[in-house]
Amino acid sequence: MQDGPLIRKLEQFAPLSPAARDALTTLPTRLREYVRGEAIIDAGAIANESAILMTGCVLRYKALTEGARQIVALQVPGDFIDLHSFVLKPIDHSVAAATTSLVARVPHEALEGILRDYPHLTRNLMWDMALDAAICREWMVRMGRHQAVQQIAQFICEFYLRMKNAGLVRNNSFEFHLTQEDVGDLCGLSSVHVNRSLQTLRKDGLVVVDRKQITVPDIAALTSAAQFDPAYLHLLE
Amino acid sequence: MQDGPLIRKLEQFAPLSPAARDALTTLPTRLREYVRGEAIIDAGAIANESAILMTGCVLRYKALTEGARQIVALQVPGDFIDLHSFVLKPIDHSVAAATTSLVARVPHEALEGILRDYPHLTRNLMWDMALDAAICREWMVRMGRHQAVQQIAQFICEFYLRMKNAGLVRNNSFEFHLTQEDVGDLCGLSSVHVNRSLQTLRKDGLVVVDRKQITVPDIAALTSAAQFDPAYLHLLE
DNA sequence: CGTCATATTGACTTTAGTCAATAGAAGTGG
DNA sequence: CCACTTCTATTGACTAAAGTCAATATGACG
Repeated sequence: MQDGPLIRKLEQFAPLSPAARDALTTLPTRLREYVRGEAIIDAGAIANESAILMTGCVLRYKALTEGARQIVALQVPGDFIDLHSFVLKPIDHSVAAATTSLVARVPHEALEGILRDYPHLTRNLMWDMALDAAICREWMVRMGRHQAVQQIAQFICEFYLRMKNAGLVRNNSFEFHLTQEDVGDLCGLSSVHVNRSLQTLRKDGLVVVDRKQITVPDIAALTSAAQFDPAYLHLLE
Repeated sequence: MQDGPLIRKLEQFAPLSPAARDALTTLPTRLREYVRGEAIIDAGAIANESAILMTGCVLRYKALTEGARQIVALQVPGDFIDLHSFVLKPIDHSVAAATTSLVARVPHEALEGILRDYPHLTRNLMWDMALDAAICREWMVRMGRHQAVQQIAQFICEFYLRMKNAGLVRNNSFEFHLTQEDVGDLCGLSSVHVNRSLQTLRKDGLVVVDRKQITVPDIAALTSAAQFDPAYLHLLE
């Protein structure tokens, strides 16, 4: 597999031995591309492979009966999308592409092999799971204890840093294909309120939105306005 | 270690081999008791052991600068409190006792030994981490897309089932040492609003609160009123 | 009995949601 | 390239949910 992004991400926890790196590179994978809105994983399914996002952006969400939904995670290239589906069956949420996305799938048997042969690499995988959970916890704080403007500012800070970490920020700008409805489902807000809160951030010059592109002219200023602390992302430097 | 509750919990994923069970039973542990309010783990610490809750109830939370806090998890006996601290350093949240609690600590070196010698037991541990994350995701849905009364009803359903699973429900009743302030920090609500929402549930006869005890006369009725689906808890039967 | 924490209540404010209309953009087929 | 459809963004007017503040009650406990 051409899994550069994954290896790079896992090495944020600890460097991989050449053997472990080789094991990852030679993992059997199945590649597939999805367009915006396409379902990648359906809640309730019993997976026998786990997916890694190579390019694009995907949303993990839970749909409610009344048509509402709550987005519970967002992945950028290099992220495992559902490493947890290795042990959690059936899977508790759905996954859909937020934009054209390339997904690589690894059979669970191959992961079992890693557990057996590379205990140290196992720790890297556990770290990926733990990081996913840490982000989830931070989202809970964001939704439970922050108001709309600050919440959205924090989300943009997080996305900015994660995209930057994935090498996808140029001139303080990154691609942003989420609708205001999506952002609402992500923050537990209505799209109308997202619209008004975003206007506040734009008026203050903290965020510039143009087409499917967000520019953060001064990330330090946005971080400060959002009272955002990126420690939970466990990024290097 | 007297780790009956942990073994029972891990076997909800898959039965353990006698050898694996033995490995767990002979894990070196350090036992300690905490009283309500006492700090068990401080955010930012670099742990070299992970804690298991033997008896009692503990809260995991993130403190905000202005004195507010968001509870991000609650553990019942048999739960790992911070298995993720094995790989996530420093730890991103604090832990405190909600009531008198007995905690067993396992050195991370011992966990490394399990990874090396019992790949299958490793999967049980990953399952525990994945379940923790699944609960976290459901909490996000609860906080983001449900109103106060329903939110609190859902939380009580979850707590009821988890306590029951731990063998701590008798006559539809279980010990509940959280204050309304705690419940507010758990649901992203003010304590005043929790108070009023709880009154609604009591008025409807769905929940009876007496001293530090909650009784759910009809769990089916509460489940239905809360539109609660316990699938994410992955409980047996 | 007094103290402290917790629960409860009322009055009022703020934040966010809802509904419905309009405006803008993007995409499609001819 | 244009007409047309559709999705998304924006706005205004109004409603509802939840927060805040402050007072009072209740209960646990030394």
